[in-house]
Amino acid sequence: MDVKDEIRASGKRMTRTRRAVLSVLERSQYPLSPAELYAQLKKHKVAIDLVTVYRNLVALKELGLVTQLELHQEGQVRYEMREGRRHHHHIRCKSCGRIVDLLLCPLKKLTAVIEKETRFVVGDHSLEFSGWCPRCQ
Amino acid sequence: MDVKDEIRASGKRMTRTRRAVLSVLERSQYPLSPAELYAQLKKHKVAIDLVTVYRNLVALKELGLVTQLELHQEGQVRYEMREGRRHHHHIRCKSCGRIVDLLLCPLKKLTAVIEKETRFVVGDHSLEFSGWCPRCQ
DNA sequence: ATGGTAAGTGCAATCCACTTGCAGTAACGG
DNA sequence: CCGTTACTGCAAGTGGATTGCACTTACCAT
Repeated sequence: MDVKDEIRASGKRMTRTRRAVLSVLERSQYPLSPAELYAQLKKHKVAIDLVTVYRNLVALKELGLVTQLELHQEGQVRYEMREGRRHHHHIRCKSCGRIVDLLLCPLKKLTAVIEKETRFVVGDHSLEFSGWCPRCQ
Repeated sequence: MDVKDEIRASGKRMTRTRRAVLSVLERSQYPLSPAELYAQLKKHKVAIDLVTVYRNLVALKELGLVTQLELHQEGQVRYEMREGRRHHHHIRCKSCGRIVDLLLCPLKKLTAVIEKETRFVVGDHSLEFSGWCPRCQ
């Protein structure tokens, strides 16, 4: 089942703008904010409204095709394709803003400890590092 | 050196409103958003403007007396007293919004691994869990 | 192939957390 | 008690994100 079928299966439609949004996200090496995505689309001469970018991102998130992240001190949200990639976290440079994937997640075991300690049922977690990238050190 | 001296030492002043803000933060069992803090102050009949709450929080953060946190999906910032408390993280209930401290931080060791993997110099990290609290399960 | 219907779109307006400008107030060292 | 300057309140402004609404378009049933 490809992306189009997946979208269709949920009652949503594969439109010109949705295709464009997906295409930019697929090409990006790092998670994009709605504004950055919008800028990319402009650059590729795609006629689209910023509101439509927002609404498509919400729809794709609902479908589970993209993941939303909120990095600290950014005051904006970012999205990346989910697409078979495994669960991961990010590190962000405090100087240039560069965002890099971390491939590890050490928190599986910790969840059990936390559930015992707090009596919460743990759903999600978010983990994020910040620091200085090689170029900015 | 008490709080007042600490404030004074940095060239700042201990004002009526600042005292009130500190007092509410000290009494709170969980980190407060500016709006919540403002509401508490109103309840205690403290005449203060929301802008002044914001500005005091910034000042207290600069002084290192309070810590700012951004929990996910909240769209607002929270503050808690720093006051000798050791580094910790939080878990938030997806249903009622309750926020509880986690006393552990498993990330000391991980930092070295990440620095090696990414060549970043790691500064801060943020870790947050969400789930369902005992009452909401 | 085509027409109906409901999802999607663009534009304008709005929301909401937070910030800034500015004139007046008050903390506090001298 | 005075002068400096941090602080405050009020109003207005920012910026990211959302909403209302009329128009458009994808796509399935016929």
